[in-house]
Amino acid sequence: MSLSEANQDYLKAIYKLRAHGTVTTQALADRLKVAPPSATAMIKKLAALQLVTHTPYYGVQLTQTGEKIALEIIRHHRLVETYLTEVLGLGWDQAHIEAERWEHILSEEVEARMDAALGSPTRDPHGAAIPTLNGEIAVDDWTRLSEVSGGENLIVRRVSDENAELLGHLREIGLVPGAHVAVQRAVGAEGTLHLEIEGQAHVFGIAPARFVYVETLDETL
Amino acid sequence: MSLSEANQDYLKAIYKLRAHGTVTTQALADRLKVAPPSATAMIKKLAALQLVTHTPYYGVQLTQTGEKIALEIIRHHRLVETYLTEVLGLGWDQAHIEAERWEHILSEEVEARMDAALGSPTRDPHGAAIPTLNGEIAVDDWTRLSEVSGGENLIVRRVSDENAELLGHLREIGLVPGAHVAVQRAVGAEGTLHLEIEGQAHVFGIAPARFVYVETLDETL
DNA sequence: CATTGAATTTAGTTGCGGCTAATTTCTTTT
DNA sequence: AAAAGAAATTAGCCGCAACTAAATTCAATG
Repeated sequence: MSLSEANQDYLKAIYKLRAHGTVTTQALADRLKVAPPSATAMIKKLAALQLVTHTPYYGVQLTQTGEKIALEIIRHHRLVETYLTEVLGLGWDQAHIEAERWEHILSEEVEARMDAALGSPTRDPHGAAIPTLNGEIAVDDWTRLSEVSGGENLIVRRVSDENAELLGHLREIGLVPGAHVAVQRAVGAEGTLHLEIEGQAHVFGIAPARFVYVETLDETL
Repeated sequence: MSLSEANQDYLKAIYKLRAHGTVTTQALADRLKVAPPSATAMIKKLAALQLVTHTPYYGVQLTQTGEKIALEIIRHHRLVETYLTEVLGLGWDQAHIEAERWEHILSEEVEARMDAALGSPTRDPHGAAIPTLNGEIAVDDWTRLSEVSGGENLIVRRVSDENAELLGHLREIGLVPGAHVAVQRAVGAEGTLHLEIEGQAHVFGIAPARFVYVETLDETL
């Protein structure tokens, strides 16, 4: 029994939205750019397959099986993304778009070959953890750049890959995993962040800063 | 306007069946393993898109546009097949199965990267010509091994890749592009072919021999 | 506590690409 | 030339995954 692409997309979306346990129909519909009734219908199908539990008018939650499948898809996505950038030299944003399609058709065999060719990477190019074959995934406790109150010693650890356009911009200004950042002036009334990226001064919107995760070395000292 | 996978599959099938100009509904249905009415319905859609011309109760034929698209898909298929075997080390049969899925989702960008990584190959691992970006394809005038009346100096040029199981077997016994073959005794009553592959004697069924193309060096002398 | 409003679900439709059963058309045979 | 048989098409249906419009349910507010 194999799942349709739509099924897989929903599971992945639920996984990514599961921050506080339960995912609303609306959030799901928004993320997948479908109308709410479409999400309701799919939720019922996934519930029938025991991949999610659904409490009507409340929300949906992945079962163990559902989460495992979601992690498989995310593993595919991130491995492909890594492969496309590292081996075929695609840009970040391009790689993300491609991976959205590839993740559904990747066989175990090719997955294994790509994994081997890359030396079993644990992070994709944006710094996101790649789940293992067994469905384990590293938990990061990094801070969103938008929530840093100020500090000199930050290292970019991850840039969320949901938005291709944003992704391209971030790469351009050097906001990539490993980059050193210092916040000079925190969020002001205008919603801007004054920061220094590898020595270069930048003014940065608060919105995109929500998708950049940093490790705050100050605190760990 | 982009074509669905089903559309693409039909165009490819029509291209491969177009040997004598026109393709019957039945042949198409058989090849795609669908019922004849399904083929009829799709033919109508493709005709409406001006990708084929349809003469009811007679057959279907690709238009120039249709053929060009078919060749694009075949290019994708053969490039991917080559990439999977040469770069990722997959077996022939496995690569073919994968390529059936990949051909539909390959972007121009990745196509170009794979092509470059392989040095713009003109043949896939089975010896089939890879169409160019412009939709040109080499025409081969090789002979089917099943139609060779006898001869000492044959070189395998191509092994048709339609059947994964057969493909695996052919590779095992060394019947691969470049192999030297000599036919010792042509098709007998039992429908067998006695031949020598790189010095090794083999008895070979007539059926699989239809999918092996050889260059007859005897004649060219 | 009743009402309002937003989120969710139900009801009913659509397009796609399959299917079976029935009909039509062409070809071949008598 | 008529009849039989095979191939193709039409008619009508199904599952999937989307949609809009209408109902329902929950929560929040007066």
